[in-house]
Amino acid sequence: MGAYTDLRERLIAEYGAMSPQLQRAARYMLDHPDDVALKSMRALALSADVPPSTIVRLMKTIGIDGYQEFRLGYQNRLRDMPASYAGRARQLQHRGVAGEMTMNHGDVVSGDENALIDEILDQEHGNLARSYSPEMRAALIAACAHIEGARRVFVLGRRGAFPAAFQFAYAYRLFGDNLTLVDGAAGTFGDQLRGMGRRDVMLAVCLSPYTNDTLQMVDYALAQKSTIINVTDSDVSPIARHASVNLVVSDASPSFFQSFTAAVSVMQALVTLLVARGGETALQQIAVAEKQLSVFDTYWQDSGPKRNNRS
Amino acid sequence: MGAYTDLRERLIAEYGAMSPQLQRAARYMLDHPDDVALKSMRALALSADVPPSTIVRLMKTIGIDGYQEFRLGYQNRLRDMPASYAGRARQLQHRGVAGEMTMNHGDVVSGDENALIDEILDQEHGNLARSYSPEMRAALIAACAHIEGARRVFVLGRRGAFPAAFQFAYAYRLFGDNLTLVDGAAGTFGDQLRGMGRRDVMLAVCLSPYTNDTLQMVDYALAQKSTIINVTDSDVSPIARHASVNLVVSDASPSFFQSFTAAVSVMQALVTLLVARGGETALQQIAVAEKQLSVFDTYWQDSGPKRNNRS
DNA sequence: CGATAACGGAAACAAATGTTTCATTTTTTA
DNA sequence: TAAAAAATGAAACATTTGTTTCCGTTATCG
Repeated sequence: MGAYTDLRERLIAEYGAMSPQLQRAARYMLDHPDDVALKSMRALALSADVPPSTIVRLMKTIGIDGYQEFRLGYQNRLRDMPASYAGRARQLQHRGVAGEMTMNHGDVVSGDENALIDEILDQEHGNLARSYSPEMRAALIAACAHIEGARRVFVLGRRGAFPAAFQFAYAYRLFGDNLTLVDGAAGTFGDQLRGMGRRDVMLAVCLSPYTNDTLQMVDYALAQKSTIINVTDSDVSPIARHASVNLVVSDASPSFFQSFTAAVSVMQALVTLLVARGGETALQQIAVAEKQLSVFDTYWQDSGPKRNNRS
Repeated sequence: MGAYTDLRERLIAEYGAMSPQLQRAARYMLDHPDDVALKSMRALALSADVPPSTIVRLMKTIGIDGYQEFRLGYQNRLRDMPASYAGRARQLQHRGVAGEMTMNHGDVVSGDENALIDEILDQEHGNLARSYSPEMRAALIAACAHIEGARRVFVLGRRGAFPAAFQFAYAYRLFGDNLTLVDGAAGTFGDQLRGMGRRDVMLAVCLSPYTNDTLQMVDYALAQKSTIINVTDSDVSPIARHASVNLVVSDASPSFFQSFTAAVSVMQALVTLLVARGGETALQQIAVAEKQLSVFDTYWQDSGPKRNNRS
């Protein structure tokens, strides 16, 4: 209930039976959904050239309790999260809370647990959506340009951020040979950063709480006049100040662990973009890498199903 | 004047010189631009956890006359360029392909690139949605039960799957001391698996293409009669055959790298569930871990901005 | 340390918003 | 045509909103 699509359909369904003034209001809303989401009711009435009371009456004729509820549906359309996902999640949630859901294998998912999973899923969708905003797209492209022009690329992520850094390093190495993953194995931080310079790029992943050693290493990179590309959770995170590009990802989560899902996704997207921009050359290099892996017998080969010689 | 980008940059520029509460407000606005556009000032203040007066003060420090003017800039941003929302994205996509979109900092996102990002985002949403199906929820609960009853937990993920495994290991260790991350550093696979037995659980992440060494290690665990929990991409993947629980995640992607986003998300969800089920005990152990980390001075502490004693 | 300036939050305030009421006009129907 | 019903807009209402004021608290410096 309250989903944008539903509200819109109600307006259309009732439209024929409406009085002229109601039609005028309804029509304006159908034609200017953004206005509904952003303006006040009175301002909307003014734009639609009807008195405020008409809008209240319109709400009643389509069976909505108040304008606030109506507007909420329109706002969700503009918001982070696709209303369709949110709406469905809520439904499930309530269904779950009421009783219990019995699942396939006899395992029972309690209402509480189901609600928690819904909330996780909800937040993850939001994290993704927020992390691919228009600003982020521009930033991603800018990041690509820097990486393409780099002599060496250093990737850095500590503690919880390590998976995102590793992810990028792993995929990047399939087509590029100028990457260093700064993991500091056996205390080799200094060694891994040695020789860093003006033409190098450091790609640092650092979400709150910010790890001190990441900050230190970024400072070092900065001192070497390297370019900093920063995956973080805010434009004003301590690390973001001096970066050339900030990739701001969202890490909301119902627990107190932050979620690195969006960070991982964005790192993957970065690789995908790099390959797409790299064109044929990148593809050939990947082919070489794959061939090499098959020489090492890295991956499992499906030998095909054994013939079914049934008795 | 009053353009979104300008407002945002003012917030960032002044951020360093702001008082703690102002920073909190500014940061929330930077991190949640949609809220600025859609909520009332008081509602925004509530979300940002500051009193309303702080927001007025923030307006003054960045040289804006009133909140209304400020919000208008944010609303305009939603008007002409909204939403990661699938339906809307398509429209933009086609508009984008036709010409080019100019973004904030002068970076230009080509139509092709924008379309590719849209596709990535689309697929990632789908990956998440599919990976939290009802069946998966039951499987997640079953996995929790096994892990809770385990003597030791071994986590395994090779190559691209390593981030997901590491992610789980990192978070789990904050409250559990019976986990081994099987990373085989310096060829120590055998050593890490030694002593595995009937009461142990192996949590293996293995998506196509399936790495042979993962399969081998799962075979070994199976021979030791350990319980297998398997994060994979299909109910009939080679590894799924003998597992007690299969967590089937979706890994669709527009490039030929598979996406590990959903796998990472599910691993995080698993931890969240374990903590939720663990109740007070788990929380206390996490508190201990946090205290220990602060002893090591692991995380950056906001020393607070220097007070503004400007001449 | 004490003095001083910056900070922060509660309360007060006027302006606006969403809603209701009511009298007037218009349309329908007998 | 007259009566009843529906539609309409102005005004009144309580609530919420943006903003200001005030005063206790906290940090900084001489």
